[in-house]
Amino acid sequence: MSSIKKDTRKNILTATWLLMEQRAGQGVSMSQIAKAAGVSRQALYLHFDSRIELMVATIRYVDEVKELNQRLKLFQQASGGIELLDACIDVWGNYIPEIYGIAKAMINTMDTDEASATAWNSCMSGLRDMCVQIITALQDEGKLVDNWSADEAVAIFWTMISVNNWQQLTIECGWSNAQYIRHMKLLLRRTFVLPDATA
Amino acid sequence: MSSIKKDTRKNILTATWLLMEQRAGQGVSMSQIAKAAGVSRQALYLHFDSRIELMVATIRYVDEVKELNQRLKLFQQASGGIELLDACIDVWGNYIPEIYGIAKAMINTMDTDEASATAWNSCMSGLRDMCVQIITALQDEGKLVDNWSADEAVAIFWTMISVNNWQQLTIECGWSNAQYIRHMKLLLRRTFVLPDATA
DNA sequence: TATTAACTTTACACCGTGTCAATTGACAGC
DNA sequence: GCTGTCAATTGACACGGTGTAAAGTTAATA
Repeated sequence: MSSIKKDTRKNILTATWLLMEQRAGQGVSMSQIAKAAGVSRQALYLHFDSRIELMVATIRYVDEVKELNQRLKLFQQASGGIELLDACIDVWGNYIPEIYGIAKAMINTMDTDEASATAWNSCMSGLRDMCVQIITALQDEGKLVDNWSADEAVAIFWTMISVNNWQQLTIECGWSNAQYIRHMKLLLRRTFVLPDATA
Repeated sequence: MSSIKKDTRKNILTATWLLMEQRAGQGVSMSQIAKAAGVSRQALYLHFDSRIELMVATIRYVDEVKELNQRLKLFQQASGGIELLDACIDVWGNYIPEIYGIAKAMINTMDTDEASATAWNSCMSGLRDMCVQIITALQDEGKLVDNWSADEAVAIFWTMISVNNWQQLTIECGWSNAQYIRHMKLLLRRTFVLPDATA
């Protein structure tokens, strides 16, 4: 049975995830993860080459468990650009709080580590596709404002819904998550949808 | 003469600043700063209690040299809310590239260190005041959209012009700084100014 | 019974922060 | 000239984190 091996690996990943969420991705050492997972510190290195690789594996694991892309795909059949936009923010806005700790940890290491950056970006590729889809849908419907090119609009959209912005509005400004979702929908509509093009 | 002492302190601060800009605030150790400043590592601890205190002092020093608040005050006499908004983004958008490294370093340590957070916030207080001023000016002129309360509008404004968003749009999306300033002005106008209230 | 694989224990190397003590060198006032 | 003082240097050390290496344990497998 390799179920023992798989169990240990899973235990480590869930322990990492749990600690990251508890500590908001800050100051989580390998020793603490090992302790939380009920294994020795060295066991971590049997399963993962480095701390960064463990984090990359964790974000992938979370992605697999939480199935962001699946959730997004449910709404990709939505009729219009505005409906797509609302659906996207509903899904993403409810997703962020569940992955905030590990996401924050990833974002922090992205600056120094290339592997982290690509791993995080690959996990977020579905969301990014969604942004493109929304902008092109609005464009096709003639509802997209003409202030920016489609590429620029995607960049702005992508930036606005970043985890950092969620953190700033909720954790630092004290918004509730419902408030965040409501206001973000409005904000994106005001930004990208022509005034006379009501839903 | 205490000019020797002051010189050393200044050397350390400028060396820290320089290194932070060169390395975008990543992986700058006390040894490297000491080397760059032409002093021993221990000399740093004669002038600053800790690494964090050095960084706080550096951001204050940069603030003093660059005089963001002075630059902002020049425009606080601007007539209307829209003019204020444009002036604010001009000043801030040209300021960010000059302080990006140290700002990034500060933001990274803010998550763990309370002193960093308050120091950074105090340096940014002038900018924050500017946000409040712009929103209230728009409100007084009857040009503010009614989607949000004034407080919420300030939070959104503040979030949109964050250093993280600047980084994402310029460094990650490849925008030029001129592009950033132009688009950010437009974005904020679309977000907060009533459609019929043209400048 | 012997082997293999997962895991543990212990030890160590390396680096970064922060502390401490002894020392050098220059500049002050008497 | 002597002495005190202050900035700075040198060298050592504690501590904690990451990562490596080697020897030992345990349990399932062949």
